[in-house]
Amino acid sequence: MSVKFALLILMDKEPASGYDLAQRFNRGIGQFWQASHQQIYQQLKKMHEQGFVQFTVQKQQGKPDRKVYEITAAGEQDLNEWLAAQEKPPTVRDALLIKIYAASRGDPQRLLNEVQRHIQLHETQLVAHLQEEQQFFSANKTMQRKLRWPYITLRRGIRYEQEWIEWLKEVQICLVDDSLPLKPLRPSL
Amino acid sequence: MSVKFALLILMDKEPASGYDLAQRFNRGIGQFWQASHQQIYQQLKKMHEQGFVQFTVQKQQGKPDRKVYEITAAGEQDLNEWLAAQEKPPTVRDALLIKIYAASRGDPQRLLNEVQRHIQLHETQLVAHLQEEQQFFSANKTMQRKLRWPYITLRRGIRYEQEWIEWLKEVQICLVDDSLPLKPLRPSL
DNA sequence: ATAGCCATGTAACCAGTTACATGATTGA
DNA sequence: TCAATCATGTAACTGGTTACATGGCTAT
Repeated sequence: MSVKFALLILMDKEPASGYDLAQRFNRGIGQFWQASHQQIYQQLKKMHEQGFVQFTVQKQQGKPDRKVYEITAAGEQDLNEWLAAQEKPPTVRDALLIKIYAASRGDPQRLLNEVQRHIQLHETQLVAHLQEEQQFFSANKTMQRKLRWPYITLRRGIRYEQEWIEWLKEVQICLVDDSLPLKPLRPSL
Repeated sequence: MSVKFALLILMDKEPASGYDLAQRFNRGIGQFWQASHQQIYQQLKKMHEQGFVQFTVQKQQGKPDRKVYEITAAGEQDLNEWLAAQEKPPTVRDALLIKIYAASRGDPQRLLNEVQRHIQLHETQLVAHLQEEQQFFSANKTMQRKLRWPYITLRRGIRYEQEWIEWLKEVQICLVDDSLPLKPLRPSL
């Protein structure tokens, strides 16, 4: 559902083709919502049928034509309604957690490898986020207004990765030392 | 896909009816994978057709019959293969993040309300997790072996909620004070 | 009375994934 | 010559949600 509104937000900032929108999904919004180009084209088609977007065809030589989409008045209204609506926290679905939950079954060594692999994946992502963070600060000493909220959501991404790594390292330790005692995160009642 | 394996894990511990399994999904595994009773019944039916589970009917007076499912040898094998397979980190899809990303559009006050509502939701969840944590420690001073991994995954849930609250409070502050300067999470290169 | 628990399911729908398809240009 | 980028899409499938359906027992 939200792909629709993510697209409307992106093209509201600046009219764009499906291809452009797919690119922009990778940076910024891609951190907390991903969409394949197929899904984007499907969604754009649907929104066009429903009158939320319109497009103009730009001819190019040597390359396929671009359909440059922009939001319509109806689209704006729909977007504003969505922005005003309440959201429920997303449902988490994480297969690795199931495997760790059931760690007493199966081969601990294999799970350890998998956990270490995930630590690396999250560390790579963390580094990428931290590099992106620098770009928000590098240009000028004061951040531009319009970059403020994209940056704040990036901070969430950074913390998210850090928290994953911290916990996965704990899991790693527990897999190595089977009998290490754990203290409750909240020590007293 | 993983609902299937979550069900196999649960019934491997102890044979159970669809109803029981739906209950158990709420505690423990429900924290990182949820399934409605409808989905569970559908999945059980499918797995029975494919020979991964079998059931015996228990008649009850006054209540509908229970189908008590247990895992078959084929099911065990399938489960072991899945446990050995690699997983990719789950794709995050969070509509609230999109709204915060686009916070410069729309009404800041309304977004502030929504952010505060989410802080409360996460705080409620955090308290629930912390209460559950106590149950792991209350009974005996040393934790039982079989509860070790379920507890470790609970720790992840606790940290997850804490991290959310921390970040959402930052967002709250930024919504109130539009020009508060933010320091990078990684200060130096 | 009414709500909640016990216990089962089917049908329709929707969002998102995977596979398939085309075709020119540019750089290694 | 091979891979990558630009640029568009369709079709089939799958996992999960929502709506609908039944019906007795128990506690307030």
